[in-house]
Amino acid sequence: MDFTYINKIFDELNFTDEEITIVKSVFRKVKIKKGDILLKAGDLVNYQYYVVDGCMRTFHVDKEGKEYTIQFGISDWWISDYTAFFSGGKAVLNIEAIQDSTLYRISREDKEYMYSKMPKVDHFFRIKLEKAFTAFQKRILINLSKPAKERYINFIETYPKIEKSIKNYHIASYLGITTESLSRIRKELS
Amino acid sequence: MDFTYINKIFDELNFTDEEITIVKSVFRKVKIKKGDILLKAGDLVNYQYYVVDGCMRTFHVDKEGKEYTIQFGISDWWISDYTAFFSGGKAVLNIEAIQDSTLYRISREDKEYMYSKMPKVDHFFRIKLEKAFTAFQKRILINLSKPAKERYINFIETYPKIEKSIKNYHIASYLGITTESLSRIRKELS
DNA sequence: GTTAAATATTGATGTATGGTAAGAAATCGA
DNA sequence: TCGATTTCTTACCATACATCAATATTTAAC
Repeated sequence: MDFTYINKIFDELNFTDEEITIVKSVFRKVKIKKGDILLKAGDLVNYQYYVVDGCMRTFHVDKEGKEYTIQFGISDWWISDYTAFFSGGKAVLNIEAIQDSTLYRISREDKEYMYSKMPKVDHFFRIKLEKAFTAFQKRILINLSKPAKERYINFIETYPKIEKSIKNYHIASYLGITTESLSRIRKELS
Repeated sequence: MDFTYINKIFDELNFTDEEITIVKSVFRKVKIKKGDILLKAGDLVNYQYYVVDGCMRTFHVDKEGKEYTIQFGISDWWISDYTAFFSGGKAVLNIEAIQDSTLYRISREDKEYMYSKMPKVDHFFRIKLEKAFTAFQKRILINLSKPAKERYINFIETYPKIEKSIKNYHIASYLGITTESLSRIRKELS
């Protein structure tokens, strides 16, 4: 079995042989096909997922059936319904594969176990969270302050890799506009 | 000097006497008057602040001079320009006191020192970040999915304490609408 | 390659919220 | 307490984006 991904997940951490054994034991490979659902709203959320390759999408569906994309996940990103994963509650979000994808999952219990055995893992995830928090703050600010056209330009500049592999209506639902409005913006820009 | 605040800041952590000495040495009290600026965009951000009492506001000012409120900070909240504080870069945000306030500040260097000496502090701030991350995600979702009236209702339900001590135009700038629009919404609701 | 399905575009019209300007109400300072 | 300043409200019109409906284009299935 291939464990080279461990180095990629925890890139800058130096584990002892004993620690490597622990880390290997808690991750499990998950393969998922394009269009398949990894997590449904209402499910208990017991796992966090590391994306090796492919592309995932986290989204909310409101009462009228409209979708709002919270996050895309490509290679080297982590995905989950974090609100539910952190608290042990039920998912409000859905996660689907928008490309065939390979993930590694870890359970909340195993993550707690890693924290208790290896303080450096606490440190590692704290820094990951600082970056994720920063990214969310930037998104809140741009959503408050910029019109849709600028948000779209910012999106394709910030996520050039993602932009190529996803549908326009997914980008629209990330930006908070309709697919028709996005189409008009794209026309203006071309 | 009064160090009871230490227990409040790190409520569930049990420090040894030696650790308490370290913690006490890295925090410094800051008093600030209503209307005063704690941090200006462009400044280097060397501190993170714990609010003991009063009310602070973190906001961005765009090129046209319009303000966008990212966060309010009342008793027991932490505030800073985190993007800059985490990375060591310059502030994009401003922080002002909207009430006379008492804060305790800690520098990035001292925080790193605490992390290196006490893994439980890493653990503590990781959990704080998980909660802050979750709150931001909820805000992104409501900003994408709900009209201004519902965002306002959600705000006053979520932050009843804050709502009483701040101006309507600050709430408007947090919701991403004009003070005139907020006024119309308030009229509808009354 | 041809057809069906999915996705993207376009046009006409509606709605939420913005901008400007004026006035009313509340708060502050002497 | 009274005038000055700040904050809030109201009215009118403008704009960004939504909605609905139709059509065009791309992708997928056989």
